[in-house]
Amino acid sequence: MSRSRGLPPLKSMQAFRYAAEVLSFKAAADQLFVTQAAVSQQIKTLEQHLGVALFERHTRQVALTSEGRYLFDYIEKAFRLMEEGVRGISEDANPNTLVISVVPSFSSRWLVPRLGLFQQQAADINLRLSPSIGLSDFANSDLDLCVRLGHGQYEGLQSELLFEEFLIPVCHPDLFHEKEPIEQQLSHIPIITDTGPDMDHVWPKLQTFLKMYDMPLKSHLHVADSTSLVEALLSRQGLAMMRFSLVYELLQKKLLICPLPVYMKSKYDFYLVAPAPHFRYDKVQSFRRWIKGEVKRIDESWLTYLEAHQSFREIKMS
Amino acid sequence: MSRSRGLPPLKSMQAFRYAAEVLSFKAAADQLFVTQAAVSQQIKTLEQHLGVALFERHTRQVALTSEGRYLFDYIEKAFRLMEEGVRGISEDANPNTLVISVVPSFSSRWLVPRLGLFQQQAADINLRLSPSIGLSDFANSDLDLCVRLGHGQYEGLQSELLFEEFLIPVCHPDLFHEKEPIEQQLSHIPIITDTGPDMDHVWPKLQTFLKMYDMPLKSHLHVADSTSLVEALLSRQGLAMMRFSLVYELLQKKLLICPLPVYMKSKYDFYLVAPAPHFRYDKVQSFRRWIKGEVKRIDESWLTYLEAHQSFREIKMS
DNA sequence: ACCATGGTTAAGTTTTTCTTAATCATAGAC
DNA sequence: GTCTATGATTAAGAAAAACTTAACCATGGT
Repeated sequence: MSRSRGLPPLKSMQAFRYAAEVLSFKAAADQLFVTQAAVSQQIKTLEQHLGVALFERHTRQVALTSEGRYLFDYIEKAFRLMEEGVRGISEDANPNTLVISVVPSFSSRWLVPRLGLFQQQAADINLRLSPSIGLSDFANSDLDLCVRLGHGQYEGLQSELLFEEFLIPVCHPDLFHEKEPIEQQLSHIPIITDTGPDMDHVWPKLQTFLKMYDMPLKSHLHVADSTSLVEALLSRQGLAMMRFSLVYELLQKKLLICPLPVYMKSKYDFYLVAPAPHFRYDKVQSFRRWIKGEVKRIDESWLTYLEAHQSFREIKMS
Repeated sequence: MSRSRGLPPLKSMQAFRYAAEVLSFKAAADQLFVTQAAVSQQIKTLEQHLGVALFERHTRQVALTSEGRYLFDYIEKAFRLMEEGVRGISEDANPNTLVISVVPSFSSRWLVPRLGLFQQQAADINLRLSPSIGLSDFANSDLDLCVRLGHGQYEGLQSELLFEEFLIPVCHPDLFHEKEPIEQQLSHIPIITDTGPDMDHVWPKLQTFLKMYDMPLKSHLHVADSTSLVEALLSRQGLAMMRFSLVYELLQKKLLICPLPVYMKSKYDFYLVAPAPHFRYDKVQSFRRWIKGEVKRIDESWLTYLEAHQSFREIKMS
């Protein structure tokens, strides 16, 4: 009747974790800031506790046995979990540096231009924009907060809606002549797309819709990212489906127009995302307060826009 | 620039794990076989390392702070992983006791009757049949091996196909008179079902098939498990879709017949399942060798059966 | 043939962790 | 309201675990 909770010495498992990772006791010892002898002993202890050899000792190098490989899977995951949990919760080591990761398009076209305002009201905070990490891993970096486009569900993380995103077709005002009917002009205007996350779903929907009105859309231009897309739009390259948040100011200034009476709800919205405890950091709180205030203007602008274009129809995604 | 791999003392996290689980330093201390003072000190150490309070100290009891709750999620999972890994790999503590968990129907109707044979050829092994656990958790029990009906994919476990399972309609020979056409007799015979894992998919398929031949199936009898189902069949209660493995001997002895010229591949097959290292235990090896030999006869019997009924058609599940 | 490298082992030292014992605070019994 | 029993805290010293040092072994590469 073996005790269900009798783990080997934890330190021996830690030594194992490092040693198995680099397949060298010496290298592991260096990482742990101890001598090889210490690692050697810990591994031995662990093997004795388990009654199983974890490493094959060859001369001047070690290899994992199949049992070792099996165990490593678990131990490695376990330590990663601990690291993640600890990092999430630890006292803010740099209370004056706020590291945020922001999806690039939103960052350059919306956030950066406004950042001056934030710096003014929080002069003591040193802001660092981290390039958007694939899986925003809070575990292995100093990252404090993410602005992400998504559904707001992130495993182990807390998230808060920033604003709902809408998509509208926009182009340069010169591309359309008010006198002629839209249908005829459309076929002359290239579509511009980028590799955004929900663009795949959007264009088919829009095209189906336009077909109902017998509006053809033909030629195509594809650019790398939303930032280039905006540039392309401003230089009269064609028509694109854009996030409202990225173009609402350009619409206000009449630098762009919306030639088609339609809009869509984006499949994804913008969220603030971080491990729950990060939301308690002063620096995060003050950023959150600031950006929520700024972002409110996007919502307001959207309502104004809808009111001004009451005939516009929503194309449902579902 | 915080080091990415600077965990707090591991023992302090272990103490936290126990303390957070029972919300009492004293109870945690008892489980860890140390004094309260030790736990108190460890928790304090951890909190100092993190710079964050993990417990709210009330008089005579403690509660987790929100940070504590957050951390506990991770720490708890991490320790469970370690336990699972360690248990999977540990030297076999009871090399003479083989604990296997078997799906009940297969156990009582197939395995148990044959177990005598295994005991003979492995007299030193003390066999224990464990009632089929929901999630066959090797982490928290002495379980050595599972016989499971499934797809053969189990997270973190190794599995080996025992045999492919087929489903055939069977009933007592008395229920059908050879002279009359089957179609007419069918409507008088109750269908018997149990709550097996793929029965839901099976009957609709079969009924669709039978409709093509204009064979109606009407009345219904539902029993708790496959064992009762076999009893019901033998006592002429009706017709059922059965796993071939459970009835092939009864077919051979003409105690049951297959009145309809159809069969289906089961959605699930039988697998041996265990953490990879368990397959190296002598006792497991010898059981595996034995059952593979026994099971071969099911496969052979199936081939014989197919040959003897070449007109039978397979109903595809896809 | 011979370093240099990386792993092992034993002995002794350092560090961590635990116990003991005294102290505190208060919920619950009376 | 007082008393007591419970559970948490703290300091000091004891016990246990972990580490270092140093001598030793095996062998791949020069």
